Amino acid sequence: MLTIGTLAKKTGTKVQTIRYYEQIGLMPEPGRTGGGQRRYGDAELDRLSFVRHARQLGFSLDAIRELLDLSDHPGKSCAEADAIARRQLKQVEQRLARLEALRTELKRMVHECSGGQTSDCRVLEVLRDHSECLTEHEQIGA
Amino acid sequence: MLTIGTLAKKTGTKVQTIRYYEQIGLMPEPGRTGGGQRRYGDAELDRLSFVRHARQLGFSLDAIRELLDLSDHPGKSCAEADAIARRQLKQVEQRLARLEALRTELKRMVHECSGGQTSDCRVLEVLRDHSECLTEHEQIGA
DNA sequence: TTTACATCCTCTAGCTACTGTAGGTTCAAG
DNA sequence: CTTGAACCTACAGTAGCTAGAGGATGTAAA
Repeated sequence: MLTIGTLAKKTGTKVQTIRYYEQIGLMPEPGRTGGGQRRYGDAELDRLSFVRHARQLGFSLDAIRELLDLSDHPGKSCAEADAIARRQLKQVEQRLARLEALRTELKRMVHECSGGQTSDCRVLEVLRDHSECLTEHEQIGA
Repeated sequence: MLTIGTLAKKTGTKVQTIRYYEQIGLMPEPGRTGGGQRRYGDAELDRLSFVRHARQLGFSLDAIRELLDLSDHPGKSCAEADAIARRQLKQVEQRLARLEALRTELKRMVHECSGGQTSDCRVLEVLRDHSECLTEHEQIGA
């Protein structure tokens, strides 16, 4: 039986985050000691590991909820899980494209800074000037 | 003189976002009509364009605040603006590296899915198995 | 057994950067 | 003068946590 702190360490999660996952129903309510402290078993460790791994891969908590649901029902079609992963891949690729464009522009800004006064600073100038923008009025995808 | 709606359109910003920027002190309080509606001039248009452009480049509002401050004081050294841009570039490059690793793993997941039942779904399996993880317990950088 | 102290508990608020809604007012065109 | 789009304030909500207050519990050493 693991305390919440041990579970946190084993999965690289903060204690508060585990309680938060419980609160939003992503983790089940665990058993408690007489004094009311949470105690976890291997099933919870596995589930939390799954969640954290998926988070590292950029899946949203909603997507993870779907994936956990699929994984809880082994008879269901694999196609759904595949679709979720594909959606995720697509998003990742879109972000990559954006970030690459940003890198190019930032590099240009940095390399053209000559180190004088801000009045002739290229960094500020570039930000003031929209004409070389990637795409006008595009949303930032963080 | 521009209404807030016109300013919004010209800069690709939502009206509420402009009011929000005013609230947090990123945009100045503009003049008002007798009836209390905001009216903007070219200075505000420039400032908001600057802010939006910087946001598109991934600068945080705090970083933008610093940049605006530098740009308001043309005597200051350009080095600070350059440092902010360099910090930003570094972050972008870190995110790129992470996302590329994610793309690799997601591609592997997706391509190995054979379309059977979830019980032998590679997507779920990969998420269950941490052994091939990029780096253990790494934070996700959104 | 007592005491120390790390860890646990709940609850609430805060973070970033917005976005949306409700309920009401103002402005410009026809 | 009327219509209706656009404006106003104020507040709540989003994701995904994170931090803090103030107090209870668990464990190990003295």
